[in-house]
Parts: sequence; structure tokens; C-alpha cells
Amino acid sequence: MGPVIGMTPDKRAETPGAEKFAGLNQIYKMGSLPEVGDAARPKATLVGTDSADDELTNLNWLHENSNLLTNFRLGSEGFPMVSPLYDIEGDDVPVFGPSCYQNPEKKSATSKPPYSFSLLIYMAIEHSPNKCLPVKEIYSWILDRFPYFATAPTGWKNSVRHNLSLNKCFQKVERSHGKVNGKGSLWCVDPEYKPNLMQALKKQPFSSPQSGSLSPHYLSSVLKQSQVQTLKESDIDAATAMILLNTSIEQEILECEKPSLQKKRGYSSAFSAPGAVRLQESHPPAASIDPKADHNYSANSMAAQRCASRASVSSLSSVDEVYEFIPKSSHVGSDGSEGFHSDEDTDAEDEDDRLGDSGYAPQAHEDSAPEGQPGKKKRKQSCQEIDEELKEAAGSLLHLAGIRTCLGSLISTAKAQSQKHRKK
DNA sequence: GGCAGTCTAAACAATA
DNA sequence: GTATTGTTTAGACTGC
Repeated sequence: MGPVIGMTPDKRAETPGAEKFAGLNQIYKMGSLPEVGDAARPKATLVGTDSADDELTNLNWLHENSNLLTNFRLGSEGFPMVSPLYDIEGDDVPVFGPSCYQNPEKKSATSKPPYSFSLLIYMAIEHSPNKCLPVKEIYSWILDRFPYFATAPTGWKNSVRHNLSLNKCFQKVERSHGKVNGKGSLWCVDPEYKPNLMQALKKQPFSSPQSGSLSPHYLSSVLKQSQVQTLKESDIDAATAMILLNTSIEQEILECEKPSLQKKRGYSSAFSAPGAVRLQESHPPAASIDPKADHNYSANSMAAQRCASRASVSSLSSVDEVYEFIPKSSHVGSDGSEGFHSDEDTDAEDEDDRLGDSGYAPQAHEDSAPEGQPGKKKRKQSCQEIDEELKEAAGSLLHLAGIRTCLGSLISTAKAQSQKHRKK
């Protein structure tokens, strides 16, 4: 993903320092994503530092807290609940505690978040229980996490809608039947594009040189805490694959069949293949034919990445401990229904189990339900098998990555420290 | 300078 | 009629 920050003159006017702290503050807020009360939010000590860029890649804390994996938890919706905050310069040990989400930085109210709108939307959607949000809720989430927008011109909402419409990462799902167009649609993240979005999240605050923001975003922190901070892309993909496994295979299949999504899929035919088959495809889905014309917003390469991730993952053997990374919902319900139980949208109540727990099932899918029961069962079973296989495989991959990262981080840490000493 | 990615603004249509 | 939502287009900016 390309540059995001510092687009407009007023943005440029925002001092990097302010952005830095604002970004950190946003991380506070990001850390609250699992929607816990403020009192329950952990505190973290933050030390603003100009050399934090180096520090951000410093994994001293990693070997000092060798059991970080235990801190890598997943929220109820399967999203990691790791505190994104850590003491950048302090004792190198990630700080976990309920206070790290308090003391919000006032600067965040005036500093633009170091995230593109697509990422903001992505985060908002991902942290919703249903992995689906109406535009209004997306507004609310962004407003809640980034007070900047409370005082920003209302154009940002237009930008949000613009992103939702144009960005293929986002899929519109009708809340209920008959509402083909108009208000109240739900927006989801296309599972195919999650890796790309996550990579964008990973890259943006850290590697975006123009941003001047040193704030580690929450996913990056998650990756750090799961010992993949300094990983190469393949390692990130492994972690990504793990998180992606939260998204049910079956759900993906169902989503792939949503007629409401066909518009965008027709726009980019990358997802037209059935999910179960797609997982086994060795060649990446075709990206947008005309990337320039389709306003893909940086999603061109990720489908391939995801396929690559899954392809590599599925060729591995299983390691049990990796299950620690998988949310319990994945363990319990391998039907992958996690995240689609609506707790806020009454419309979903109308669409009960026939939706396969997926909440907002498309009409076409429902139409095929009656005679599709046996097939559905069969498909469900195969989904479960694939799901299990993927979980195991991803576990192996993460396990390997973890070992490699440990070694790598120790080396890099030693290097960093020696360089520090030299400078002194 | 071209390109890609992103943001912003505006206009318009559809819907609640 | 108004507000909201969704789509589309155009222009601008920034970094590579």
C-alpha cells in the first residue's frame, strides 16, 4: 500500500511528533477493540522517542519475556486481544495491564490517524461481533477510536462511503431481503483481501516513511507479541494465515456465493471460484484486469498472497500448541460460524439457522436451501475437514516461524544492542 | 515524469 | 421533504 499520510496541507501541518503520539494513542484505542470497559483496559507506559524507529524493531522484550505466546490471546470474535502497547524504550518488556488504555492523548483529537480509510473501515468491521457493520456503525467506531474525526470536516464520511463502495476489500451485504439498494446495508471485509489489509496495517505505521508516525499499530503489535515482528513477508503471511483461519472456510464459501457480492466480484473476478476449491488452487486469483480503472485500493496482490499463504500452510503437518492461537470459537464450532451471530441487528433474528449461523445470507443462497440440505451437510463436512487441516498446517507454520523468529530476533537484538553501545 | 495509492469533493440516485 | 446511504467521477497529493 502506498503512502497514506500527509496528503493534504492541513495533514502535513500536523507535526510528526503529534502524529507519533496520536498514533500511540490510537493504539491505545485499538487495544480496546475487543470492546471492554475502560476500567478493564490495560495501561501501558509509553515513552516517546525519536529513535523509536529502531526500537520498534528491537525485540529485547522478546527474549526477556520468552513466554509471550501466553499473552497472545484472542478475543471473543477471534481477534487478538494482545495489548498493542509496549514500552518502546523502557525495559523492553511489553506492558500488559488495564491501565494502558487510559489517559488518552489529547492530541489524537487533532491528529489524523495514521491509517487510511480503508484500514479504518477494515478495523471497524473486523472488530464488530458480526464482522459486518452498517455504515453508521463504521462511522461510530471510527469516531470512537479516533476523536480526530469528531472535529474533522464531514467529508470523511463521504470518504468512508467512497471507500466502501470502491474498495473491493469491502462487500456489501443486504441486511434483509428486498433491500437491494438503499440504506442500511451491512459491510463486510472480503476474506480474500484480509491478508492485504493486514499487511497494509502492518506496514503503514511502521514503514511508512512519510507518516513520521512511530506508532505501532495494533496488528503489528500482535504480530510482535506472537514473535513475528521482524519477520519476512512469509512469516507475516503465516501469522496472517492463522488469523485468517478465524474466518470459516464455510463462511467464505457462503460469501462467495452471495449474489450481492457478484457485482464487485464481477468487477474483479478473483473470487468467483468456490471457496473450498479456491483453497486448493495453486495459482493466485486473477487480480483486477485494469488496476488503474477499478480503484482496487491496494488489493491487487493480496489474493495471490493469501492463496500462497494457504497453499503453503496446507502442506504442513500439525502442531498442537498452535491451537493456542486459534480462538475457542474455532475449536468449538468448526462450522466457522464465529463472528456472524448478530447481537445488534434485529434483522438477523429474522434470518435464523437457515443461514447457517452466518447471519446475513444472500437470497440466492437461501433459495437453494431446500434441496441443498444433503449437499450442504456434505459441504459442511468437507469444510470442517479443510478447516481442521488448515488449522493444523497453519499451526505448524507458525510454530516453525516462531522458532525461526526467536533465533532471528535474538540475533537482531544483539546487533541492535551492540550498535547502541557503539554509538554511545 | 509516470505510476500507484490515497484522499477529498461533488453530484446524483435510491431509500428510510 | 429531509437525511442517510451508496455510487461514480474528477482532481489533487505523496512517495517510489
